[in-house]
Amino acid sequence: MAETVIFWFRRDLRLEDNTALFHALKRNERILPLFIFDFEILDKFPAKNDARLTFIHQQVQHLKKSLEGFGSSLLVKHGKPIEVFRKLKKDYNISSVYANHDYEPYAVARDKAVKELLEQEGVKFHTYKDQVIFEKDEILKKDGKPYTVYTPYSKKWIASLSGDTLEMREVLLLKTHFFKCDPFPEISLEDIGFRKSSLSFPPAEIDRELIRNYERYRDIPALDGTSRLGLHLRFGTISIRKLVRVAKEFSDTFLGELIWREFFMMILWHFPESAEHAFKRKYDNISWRNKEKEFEAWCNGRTGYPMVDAGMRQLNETGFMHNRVRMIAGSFLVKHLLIDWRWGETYFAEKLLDYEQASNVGNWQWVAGSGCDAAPYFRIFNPLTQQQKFDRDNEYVRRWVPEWNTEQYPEMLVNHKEVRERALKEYKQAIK
DNA sequence: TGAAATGTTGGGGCG
DNA sequence: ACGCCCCAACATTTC
Repeated sequence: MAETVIFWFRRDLRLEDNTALFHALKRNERILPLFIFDFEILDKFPAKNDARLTFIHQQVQHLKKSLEGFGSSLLVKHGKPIEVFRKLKKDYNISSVYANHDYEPYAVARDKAVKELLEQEGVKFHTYKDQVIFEKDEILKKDGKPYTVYTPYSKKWIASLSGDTLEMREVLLLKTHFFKCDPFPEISLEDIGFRKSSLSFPPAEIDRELIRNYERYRDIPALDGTSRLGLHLRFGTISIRKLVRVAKEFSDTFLGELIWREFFMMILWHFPESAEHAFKRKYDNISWRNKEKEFEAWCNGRTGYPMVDAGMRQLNETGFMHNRVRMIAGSFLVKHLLIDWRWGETYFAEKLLDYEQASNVGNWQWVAGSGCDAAPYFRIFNPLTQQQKFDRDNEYVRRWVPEWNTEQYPEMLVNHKEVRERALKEYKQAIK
């Protein structure tokens, strides 16, 4: 049986500028492309019509079609990765497996187990950096420790850029690169226990004009001046190198957002416990009120604060919330309602198409004041002032809360002045 | 990638 | 002309 090189797609659902694929192709052996719908990952999606599964499934189908254009196919499996590989070992004479690095705690454990299994059998598991420009241990302080403050991290990050860090990993794809086979059977969404979502997905296009105007328009939620590329960065349907090249040319502010992404990934790697606990531990002393009814009002966009409600309804209806509004809604949950940031983090994880654990945890801890380099706890957004500043004509609010200013619209759930003081008191008490 | 409280200044009304 | 008060506008400090 001829030797087979497997390329395992995970969060890199594209053929272009894909580092591990590039290295696999350079071997000049026929590659068998593989994708696994991982039981354990699927279990993290309780909603059976979760839009992210629809998206992944769509992209996998798309990759399969593209590969079939090369006289090959994409082997799509449903199972536990370790079991899938165990079985594949029997069906094919696998010489090596190629994949890109994946950094979340679950993925790290999964890859460790797969690597052990493969190497027991003499199969080499080659992995590469692909989804970031600099990974966890590439940007460190002089003493070799990780940064916990954003600004010096970002300076070092920018200073470390050189031509080849942003270079495309590009080769001309040929039929001879891929394992020749008839199309493999398709796995439908239903086969893996899901239904198609009706949500629509932003295009995987880098809009240079938008990035050029990013700083000017990003804070106006009615304008949609943000890129909406988070989903594509999450699943690798665009290349981070390509995006950083554009950001570098057109907008330092936008580039800064991409650096925050890597900053939080680096933080989650070095401090995985920060997904569960306050990064600054004394903030775990806060006595959260955690009132179920209030949480429900927040989730459903019925707090009586238009900016908060508009954001939550946008999230519920589209799987997206404008960045400025994420801060306002997040601050409201944590400070006004004194509800544990982890509740908010969990809700966003369920709803956001662009959900990324590192960014979600990092930004929730930022808004709660408990993170590394977080907003100081006494910085409490006034949702009405924020509305005046960033939605002066109430265009965004009216779009998502059409009954605003009518009798149907709920009364304000809490009194701003009162609960602001309550939050200050509780925080001060907790961290003293 | 705030907001509120407090302090300061200066103009205008008025006795 | 002067002191006094009010208050808006801006600056600083506090949370």
